[in-house]
Parts: sequence; structure tokens; C-alpha cells
Amino acid sequence: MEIGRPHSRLLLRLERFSDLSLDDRQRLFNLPLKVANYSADEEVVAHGDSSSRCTLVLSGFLCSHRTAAGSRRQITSFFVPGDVADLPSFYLPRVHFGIRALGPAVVAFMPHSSLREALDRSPALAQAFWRETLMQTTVLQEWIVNLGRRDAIARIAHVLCELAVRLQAVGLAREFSFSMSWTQMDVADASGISNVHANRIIQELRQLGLVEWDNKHVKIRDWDALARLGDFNDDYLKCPVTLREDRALCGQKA
Amino acid sequence: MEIGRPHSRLLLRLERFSDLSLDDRQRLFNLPLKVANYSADEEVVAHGDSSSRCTLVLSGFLCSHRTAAGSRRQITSFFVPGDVADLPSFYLPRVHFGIRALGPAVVAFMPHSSLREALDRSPALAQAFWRETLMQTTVLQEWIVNLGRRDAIARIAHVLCELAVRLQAVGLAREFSFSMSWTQMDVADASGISNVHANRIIQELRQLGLVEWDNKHVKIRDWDALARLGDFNDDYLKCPVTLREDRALCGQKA
DNA sequence: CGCCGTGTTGATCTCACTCAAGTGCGGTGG
DNA sequence: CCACCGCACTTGAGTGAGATCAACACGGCG
Repeated sequence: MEIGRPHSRLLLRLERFSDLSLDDRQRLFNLPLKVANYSADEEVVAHGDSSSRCTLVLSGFLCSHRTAAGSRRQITSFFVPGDVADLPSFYLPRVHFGIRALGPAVVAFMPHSSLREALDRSPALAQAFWRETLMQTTVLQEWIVNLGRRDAIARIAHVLCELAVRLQAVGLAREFSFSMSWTQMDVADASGISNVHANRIIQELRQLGLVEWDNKHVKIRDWDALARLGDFNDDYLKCPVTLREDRALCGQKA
Repeated sequence: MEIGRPHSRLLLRLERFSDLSLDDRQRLFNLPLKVANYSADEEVVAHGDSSSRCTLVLSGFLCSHRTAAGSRRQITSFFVPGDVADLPSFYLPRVHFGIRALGPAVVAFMPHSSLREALDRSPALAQAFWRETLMQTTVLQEWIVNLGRRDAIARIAHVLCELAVRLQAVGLAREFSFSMSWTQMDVADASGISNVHANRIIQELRQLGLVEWDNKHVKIRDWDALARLGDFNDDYLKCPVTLREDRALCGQKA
């Protein structure tokens, strides 16, 4: 997997949904990135910290999480390569959720100061990031529905579907097959269930012939059935019309 | 309650966390707002719509919600006066969640076109809205923890605490006492539990002497105990340092 | 070799769901 | 003015999904 060019990851990410000028691209490429490696379960940003940089995922997975009083950990979202995991830290003084590596991960840090400078000079870039944040709110709301109103098997199916689509979008899954360095415990913590129950549900998914899942590698054998089971519809991850399409639509109308 | 000046509601909201120039304020005041009334349970923005305007709450409550397949409705967030309920519609082509009135509500619509014009001219305004969106992601993550890892009584306690703090921030709750036009069913749908169970839990909260809750009016009798029970900490709703404070801090350091 | 983390299995318990019936209130119409 | 209706709230009984506790298998690693 290509991590030699951290800036491209970011660029590709933003350009999926926003049109950037040459100048804007240049500005992104000029951001000083500092690459760092993390091993499984290592904390990248501690809960409660006030951070001076944003974290771009280059390889592996990060997650945002917190532990409720007297309960176990809850993962509130995960991040795949190309995602910026802690955009809120850019404008909010304190991070209210920890950022942690799910399996080994490679990240790049972008200093707030440089980012601020770039965004001050380019409203289009600021817009692109805002748009990312807005998409993030949609994903978070999906999770709320998932946790609030679906049973365990549907929850896990939904998480798997989201994972597959998001990985596919950045070229890290082919034919619904991808490597995933999560433990079953991570899956449980993302789905709001116990690890024991998660294990049983995963076995059920296997027995139903919906997924193969051995040793950090997942292959979805029956996408349609899994998506139906998880009440999953990928519109919310895809449909953001790019500015390009916006313009195309306008052009069509005119 | 003052709803005669829709623009002030918005202005006050943004200025809680962002510094606005006179020009920016003027730009906000120039936004053409269209006021509308909704009765309880009326849909303000339908799920799947592509909207051409944003919705500012002036009075009452809105919520964002969706119904999972084969289950009941889940409320994914609520909005109090001063909140913009569907900011994502500004940059995303489709709304993936319905916006509905919880009890009677008064709203004002802001056309995307005028908003876009204002934001194009003022990066500070765009920033202010982005910041609102970032805060929104924090609130949504809190909900995820709430639904994923807390039992019914803690969930409801947490929702009540959030409600109280957010209403207090806009001057609509005094001494932890506020009117709330939600039904118990709405509370259940926000907490991811059944209406029957919500009823029993609310009774328990009453019996514990934590809240009075008759006929659309809630009074929190023991804030500390309720917050403890709901594992609630209001930092995430308050702590965004305003740009003003940012500067003060910088000044202090220098 | 022994240890630890991950996955697996079994037994028991409990919180919350469903179904069902009943109360009380506010509004509507005769 | 009263009868009725509908909605929100309330209560009870039975059920079930998922939690907890505990033990064990397996593989990688120091």
C-alpha cells in the first residue's frame, strides 16, 4: 500500500467531493507533514488533550473512543487512510474523545498553524474541510441509528458494510475483500455489545455464509444479503455531489 | 419568549463561540429569513429531500430522526432555539435524516443562495458555521457513547442533562427548570429504548427525587445526582474557547 | 517453556422488549 | 352540558436478547 506520498492521500480524499484549483493543491502539498507509526491499541491523541495538530491517517485504522462510567469502551467512529481523524481539534480547544490505533497504523500530523494559514488563503480549501466535517456528521448519525435501534447482528453487519464501502472508496478493498486489523473486541466496542456476544454473532455471520473472516482478513461473500441484514444503504457515503457535478447539473439546466 | 427577531437568535448563537465583525453581523441581518410554524410531529424536512434552504430554530424543538428497518424511530439529535438543524444540506445534496418538530415549533428558513453569498464574502462567518458543525460532531459522539454503553436510566438522565445545559445556554431554562414539549415517546426514541420502558424509567427518576416532570414541564431537583447518574459532564457543550478567549490566551502567553 | 492476548464455549441471570389492558385528560360534536 | 373519542401515560405478565462470569484452546513472543 502506498504511503510514500502522504500529501496525495489527503488530496485524493478532498478531491472526491470538492474541486480544487492548482493553487489549492500546491497549498496542500506545502503542508509540513510529520509521519509517525503506532502499534495496535496505542493512543494517538489522549482524551482531554488540547492539540496543536491534526492527524491524517496514511495506513491502517484509527478510531475515536471513550469509556462510559462503569462500563466498557465505546468506539464512536473509525478512520481509514485519507481521513483526518481529529478535525474538531482544529477549532475546539479540547478533544473530548481519545484517538487510538486499531491495529498498527501510520499517520501524518499537520500543524494547526500551517493548516490555518492554508485555509485562510483559500476559502475553497476551508469549504472542502467543512464538507468533510458535514459528511462526518451524517456518518455519526448513522451510527446512532445503528446503536439505538438495531440488534447485534444487524449492527455488526452495518459496521462491516460501512467499512467495506469506505475502504473501497480509497482503493483498499477489492471485491468486498479487505484486511482489517481489528480484534473482535474492537468490533464489539464499535457495536456497543460485549466481546463474547460479538464473537457469537461473527460466527453466525460466517455460518450464514455472509462473510469469511479469518485472522485479520474479511471477505464479504454475499454483499446484498449482508447489506439487507444490516439495513445498510451506501447513499450517505457516496451521494455528496462534487462541486464538479454541481456545476454539471447547473450547466444541464441552463 | 422572544421570537420577534429571528436574526438575533442566529447571531447570538454564533457569537457564543466566534468573534464577528460589524460587517459580518450586518451580513447575517441581511439574510432573508422566512418564518414558519409547525405543529407537533410535523415533518419540516423530509428524509431524502434535496433542500435549498437551511432551517433555524426560533422556538420549540426540532429533531433529526430516521426509522431503522423493522424497528421504531431513532432520534439522532435535537435542536433548540438558535440551532441550525440542517446545516449538512448546505453542502450535501441530500438529507439523510428527516427533520421534525418535537411539539409545536417556530422556525426560520435561510435560502442556501443567500447564505452562500454571505459566506463567500466572509471567511469568518464560514469559520463560525464550520465550528458549529464541529461542535455538532462532538455532541453526536456523546450520543453514540450514550446509546452504546449506558443503561436506560443513565441514557435518559444524560439526555435530560444535555437538554438542560443547552437550554440554559440560550436563556430558556432557569434553575434547571424548563418546559419541554416532548412526549415520553420522543424521549424513548432519543434514548433508543421502548416507550413503555421509558415511562417506567421516568417514574423511577421521579421517585428518586431527581426530577419533577409533569405535563411538558421538567424541573431537575438534584442536578449533581442526575449528572452523576447520567455520566454527564458539560465540558463538551461549553468548553469551545471563543476566538476572543483564544486571543486572550495567546496574549497571556506572549 | 511459560505467558499473554485473542478467540471460543457454556451456564446463568437480568434488563429491557412485546403484548395487552386500563386510566385520565383535553378536545369535539351532538 | 355531557358523551365520546383519541392520545399520552400507566401498569402487569411473559419473553427474549444480550450481559456476566468462568473456563479453556490456540498461537506468537520473550
